[in-house]
Amino acid sequence: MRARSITHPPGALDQMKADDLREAYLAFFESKGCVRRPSDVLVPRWDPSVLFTPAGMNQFKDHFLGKCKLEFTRATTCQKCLRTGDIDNVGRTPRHHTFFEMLGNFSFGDYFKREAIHWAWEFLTAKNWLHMPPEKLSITVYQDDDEAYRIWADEIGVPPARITRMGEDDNFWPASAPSQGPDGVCGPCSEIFYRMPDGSDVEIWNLVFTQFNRQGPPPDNLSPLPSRNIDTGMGLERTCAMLQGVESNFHIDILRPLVEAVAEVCGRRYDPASDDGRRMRRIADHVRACTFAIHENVLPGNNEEKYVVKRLLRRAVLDGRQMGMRDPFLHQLPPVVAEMMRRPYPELAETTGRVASVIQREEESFLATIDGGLDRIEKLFAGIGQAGGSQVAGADAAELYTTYGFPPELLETLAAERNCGFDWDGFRHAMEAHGQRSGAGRSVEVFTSGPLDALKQTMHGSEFVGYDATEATGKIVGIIAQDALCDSLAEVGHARPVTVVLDRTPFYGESGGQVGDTGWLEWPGGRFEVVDTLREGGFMLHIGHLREGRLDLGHTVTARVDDRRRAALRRAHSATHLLHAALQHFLGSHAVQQGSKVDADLLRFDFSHGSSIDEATLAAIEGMVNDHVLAAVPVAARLLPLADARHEGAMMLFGEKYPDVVRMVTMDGVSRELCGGTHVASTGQIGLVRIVAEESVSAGTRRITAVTGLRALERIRQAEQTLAQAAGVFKVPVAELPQRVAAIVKEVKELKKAKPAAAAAVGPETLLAGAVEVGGTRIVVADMQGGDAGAMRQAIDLLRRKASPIAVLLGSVEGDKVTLVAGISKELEARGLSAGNWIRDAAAVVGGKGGGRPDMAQAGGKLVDKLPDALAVARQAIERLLAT
RNA sequence: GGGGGAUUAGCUCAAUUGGGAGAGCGUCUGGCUGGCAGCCAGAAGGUCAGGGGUUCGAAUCCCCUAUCCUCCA
Repeated sequence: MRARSITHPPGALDQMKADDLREAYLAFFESKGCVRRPSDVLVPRWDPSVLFTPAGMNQFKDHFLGKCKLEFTRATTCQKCLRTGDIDNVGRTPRHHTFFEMLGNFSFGDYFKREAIHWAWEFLTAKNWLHMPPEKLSITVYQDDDEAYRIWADEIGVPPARITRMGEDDNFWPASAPSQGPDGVCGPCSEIFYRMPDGSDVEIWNLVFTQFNRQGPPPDNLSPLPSRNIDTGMGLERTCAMLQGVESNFHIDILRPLVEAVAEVCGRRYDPASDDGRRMRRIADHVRACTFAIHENVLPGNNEEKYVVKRLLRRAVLDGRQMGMRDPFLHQLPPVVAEMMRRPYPELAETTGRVASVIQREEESFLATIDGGLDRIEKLFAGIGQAGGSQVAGADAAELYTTYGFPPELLETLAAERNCGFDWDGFRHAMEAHGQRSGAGRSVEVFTSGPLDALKQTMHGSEFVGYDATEATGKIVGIIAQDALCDSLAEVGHARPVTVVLDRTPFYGESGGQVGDTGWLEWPGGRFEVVDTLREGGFMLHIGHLREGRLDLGHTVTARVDDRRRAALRRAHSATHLLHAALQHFLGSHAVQQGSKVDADLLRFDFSHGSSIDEATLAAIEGMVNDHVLAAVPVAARLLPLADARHEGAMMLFGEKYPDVVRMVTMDGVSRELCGGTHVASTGQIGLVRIVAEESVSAGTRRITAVTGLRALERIRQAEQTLAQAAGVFKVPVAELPQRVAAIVKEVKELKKAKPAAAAAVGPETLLAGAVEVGGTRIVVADMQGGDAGAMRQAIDLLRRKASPIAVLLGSVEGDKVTLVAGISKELEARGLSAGNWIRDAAAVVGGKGGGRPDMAQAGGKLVDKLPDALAVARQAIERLLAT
């Protein structure tokens, strides 16, 4: 392809737009033979080592490690990236972002240091390209990298004064790798700096030369790699800032309008130097990051990337609040982001409505959290005032934050309004302790390696032939036992499962939510039971146990999938597509898939939706799915280019990175989805689809569980059997069961209510009649003969109202226990008498304990026979007390 | 994955050291009233999330489960 250089009229260099720079970079490296690849997704779900794509090289990890067969050896990309490491600096400094774009060129064992350096220089300085003045550029190289130094000094002609040798902490990748590790591929790097008008030098491009394999601690731990790589990264925003002659990345053509838009929705002017200016830049950055992340279906939540989105959103809302915003405002901004990023990412505009509503929901929820915390805060300030303090304790702030999500910045502001300080040191200290308690996060390897790596170098993957067949012959190309490749396996009855890899197989490896197949591998004289099938890098891994004979590499086997189970999986998977379509129809287009599990005649489907689904709608959804089953719609799958599938309106999941050729599963007039799974030939084969549960799985996401085919039948049989059993117990026909149960519940309730009134054999009047009087105070001590503690309390209340001053102590035997309740009227309480003390003496007699409030106390004991003695003791005690 | 917290009347939430389950709003009834949350009196409404334990006694203390909130990774 011929290079298309971007030409500029003299003096117009500072007019270069971000879109132009992106295009110029990619075009330039295409002219050097690099293959232009699209940006990887922002959330690489295939890569467990990162939450977000942190750099351009991320999508090429396997290429760098030689872990895959290469289709090209030179590439160039503009990669959207997200990092949160420097989140606190965003907005404060001119160059920090969470979301940013990285321009990169890459070599996998192809060109190396000389080309990388020459081309970087050419792109930066050539008249047809960026045309930067060479005297404004300076260079750093790794201290021991004489090769790079010579290329810069001798071949490019950079004056030695502007080439600096730096240590391994600055100019090595990974930083400080030679001395600190980790082991593995690494190499020196060389950075290019641009001299700003204020005299500072800003790094714009980092060239990484991976040329070593590190093994163990120094010295002599770096051995040359047979295949050396180039990985370079040039920050789009900062380079733009240089070219456009603006002092901050936030003032380039694709960011400044966004910052201005933030100012507008906040109803104020953007003043770059002010505190609010800093806040506006931070809001712009965070909303840009979140728009991209939510576009890829990452909803704000409580773990992993979801949590990052939530935190970014809340920080932005908080900034707005501190500028006086009391209502949601952030949700107005995604359309502006989409407009700014329209050229490289046109798809963003398709989801701004959904993105905006997700953001608005989170804004509302956060504002509610703040409101909920405010009265708690008032208590906190009241406490501080009482203690005569003038500072919010860090521990209190941390508790408020970690437990109720109340942001410390806001607390600080509120404190200041009361002329109160805020102990940031104490807060940080408490947060550190919280982090400790939460347990340090386990570290994940940047590059995972395994026994499959050797296989990956020789072939692309297993050929999957299981769409049409459940039986096929295949050659054994890998046997993995105890995490190691071996040539054969002879032990029958081994405990730990082993893995067999075939060159072609009908076994479906778990992916796209569909669980793996089970079945048998068979050959003359032997067989291997497959209990699960997994998928890794295009290979189907048959996991299981050798049951007979021996396994040998290179031998041919017959692979037979358990086809009853597979049929059940097909039913569940096709039903999932029908369900997805019905959800979209009844709930709206926002109800998109968030996750899915397809098991034998069982499916679990998670999708975005804000509220629970009422029974009628759920019934309608179930009805529509079954209508489509009864219509026996043919199900067809075919491979086609991604662009064609998009054109034909296939349902695509945003944030999935699809290969160039995709498989589209079509149910005529009903559903069109990109899917690698196995399906029935006609929806009629699904049988019954029955929704069995609808629940929340996290905020904004609902889960529907359904059964299909035979399992649906089984479930109905069981439900009917259970009903029949219950009907049998109540001796009524099934149809009359609800009325019968309701009647019985009502009866039980009435019986319970009626009981206490009848239980007390001795009424209040009788008790009062038996009272004795000492010094003007009536004393009632009696056996209530039935009646629980509640009844006795009521009796005491009544007597106190009727005949105070009075002291009452009642006892009663309930089963094998004695219950005592004592109460005295206010006058006696004022004289210093205590019902609690009184009852304790009596309780001791029946072998129990008790206590309570001064005017009312309760006790119990186990010596049923001693109740009369206890009452006697109580009578003596109160008479003595009243006599004094 | 881990830490902290919550779950009480239809709704929003109280309940001092373990010792009578409450308020406001809503509902119903009666009365008063020319209004935007009208006023007065009265009533109904509770498996204190569920299960187990400690205790004479648990909404309250301990353990388990479920759901939600929140922070950390």
